Amino acid sequence: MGYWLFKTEPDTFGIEDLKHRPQQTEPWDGVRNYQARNFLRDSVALNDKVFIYHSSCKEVGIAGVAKVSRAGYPDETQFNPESAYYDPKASRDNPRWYRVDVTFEQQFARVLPLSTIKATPAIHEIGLVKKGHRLSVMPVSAEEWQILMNMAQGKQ
DNA sequence: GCCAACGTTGGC
DNA sequence: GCCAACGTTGGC
Repeated sequence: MGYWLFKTEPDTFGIEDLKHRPQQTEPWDGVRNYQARNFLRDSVALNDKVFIYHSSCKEVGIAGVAKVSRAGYPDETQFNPESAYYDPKASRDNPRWYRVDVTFEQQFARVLPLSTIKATPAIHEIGLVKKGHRLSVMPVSAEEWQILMNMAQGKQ
């Protein structure tokens, strides 16, 4: 099974919003970065686990967990001229952007802060802390996943 | 709001 | 293909 971290701005869409969606499920769309797109299209698989990370907000950090309920398929918003994510260079024959569906699994009692993650030596290799920290979709190793889950659930 | 660290664009 | 200019991200 694969592990991932997806970034989102909770003022727009956060773990609370996901929890209250019908079926607690939502397409993860609007990703417009090629490296992140490649992950969504090629690597993120059904039933993979996803950390939901809140950025650009009061409590920056990992807010909870979702799972992938549908693997990569074309992001509908690229075809919609009304959408903020519209891409005139994309076509249905040749889609440029992809999305997956995610389903809510759990919200942590407290957001696991970025500052705590940064202060954890075992986690120094994670993309959040290293180069590429601007990626909105990034892989997490099984070890990192376990460490972060334990920290988030207070089982240090 | 600042600004560093990227990513993208476009002229050549 | 280079690289300067520009745009975006995201922590603080």
